[in-house]
Amino acid sequence: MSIRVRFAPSPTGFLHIGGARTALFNWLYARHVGGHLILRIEDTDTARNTQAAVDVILHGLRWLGVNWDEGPLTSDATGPYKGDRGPYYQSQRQENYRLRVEALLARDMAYEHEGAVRFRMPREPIVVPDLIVGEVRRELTDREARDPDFVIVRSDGQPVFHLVNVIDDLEMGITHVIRGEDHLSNTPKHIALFRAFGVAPPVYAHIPLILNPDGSKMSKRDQGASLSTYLEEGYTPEAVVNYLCLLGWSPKDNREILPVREIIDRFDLSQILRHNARFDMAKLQWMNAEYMRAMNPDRFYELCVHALAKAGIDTNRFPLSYVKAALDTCHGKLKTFAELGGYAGFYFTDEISWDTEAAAKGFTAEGRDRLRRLRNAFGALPEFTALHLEACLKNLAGQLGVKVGALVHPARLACTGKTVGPSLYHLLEVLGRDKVFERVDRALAWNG
RNA sequence: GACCCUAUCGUCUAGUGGUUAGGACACCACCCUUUCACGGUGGCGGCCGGGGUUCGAAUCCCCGUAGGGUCGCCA
Repeated sequence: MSIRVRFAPSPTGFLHIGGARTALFNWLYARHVGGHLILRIEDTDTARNTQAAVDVILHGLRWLGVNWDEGPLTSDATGPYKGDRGPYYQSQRQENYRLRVEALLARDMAYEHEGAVRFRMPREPIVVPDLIVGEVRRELTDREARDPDFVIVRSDGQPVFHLVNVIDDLEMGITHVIRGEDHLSNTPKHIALFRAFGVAPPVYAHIPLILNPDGSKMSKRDQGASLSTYLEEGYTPEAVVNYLCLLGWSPKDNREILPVREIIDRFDLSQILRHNARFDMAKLQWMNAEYMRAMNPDRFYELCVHALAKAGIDTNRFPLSYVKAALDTCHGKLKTFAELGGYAGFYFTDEISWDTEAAAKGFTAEGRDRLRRLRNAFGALPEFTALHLEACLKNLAGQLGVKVGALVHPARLACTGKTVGPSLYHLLEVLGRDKVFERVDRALAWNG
């Protein structure tokens, strides 16, 4: 029988990074075993469900490359879907739930109480066999010992999570439930429900959670908790996927950068660690830089243009060859695309401005004297190319008996307004003689 | 409060009775270098505590402690 796993998010308006990893692990497992990934939207809480909230999920998963074999194609609950076990929105499956509850009621496995329907929970402890955690025997808590039964249909007629989750898993033929460990304590309820419906429960695999850097629970408002953060701040999906995979799973061969194809080959549920992991933004950034560096120039260029547009810089105002040459000097220098605007913005502006403090430091009388000499030397150059510019600058430094840095720093500041940036010689060549001289002249005329 | 899970450098991890406890990120120093990065070399830094079992425990058991989760007419 084919393995069927599912990701069943509730549309809350954002996709938690932990949820993204759960989706990813489900996907990895499905692809590893050649099974199916089902996407099901748990939109039973009608109050906070909107199409926009579903779009956040669909968009996030697609960005990561987590594709599903069955599930909705759009954020419209009544819209098209693929798969023969639909609909895949719980709001469209109410009749199934009603029928199932009636069956439980008829067999006295559930009963009405104050308008709600309660399930008769077995009084004996239930053992949860878990692929990751092992066998978990859960005793009743003191509160449950007083009243083990639980509500499966609210008095307003709405079925609750435990019920619909189980019914859908059952009817969709889910064989493996891979979900966050926060569900582990609730699993006995689900197992009892499966048994009440006369079927064997699926195989469970509860994956550990992602915590904040300080070890506290990562909730909505915490820094980096939302997948959209990475999407918006210029991370590449490959890096995010790679990083997420290394939280709770390891290739065990000391490698960090692994193409997803290889992760699929080597991934298995039984090797997932049992303890929670803390989110380390610094490592993600490092990994993202690795992916950016290794990226082919065309894709780098494309993502750069997108990032610049988001930063309010319209590259269409400039010749294509100029934009490409400019961005080429940035390749391999950035950790995220979000840094690009600040790093390369000087290429795409007519008027650069200097920070007063930086200018006061760089454009001293001595600095300006050197800049003037550099301008003259550059002016005599037959070709305004990186090669010539470098030779020229170094030659002048030799004549003046100063370190090359003494010329490089004021020149960089004059032409870019920054103290850090791409290779000076290359950026000068890209900027071109006219712009360089114009900016140097303005710098020479600078007075606090 | 009860129940469940977990515990190796600051962080992510390798390790399944005998290792100088390995790697990566971060951090520090030096080298390279036009800045910043990259790269290179080196360094700092860990088995939560206490009892067992064993010739021998990071590894197995128990007890603490700490962190996380759950106990809803939320999902």
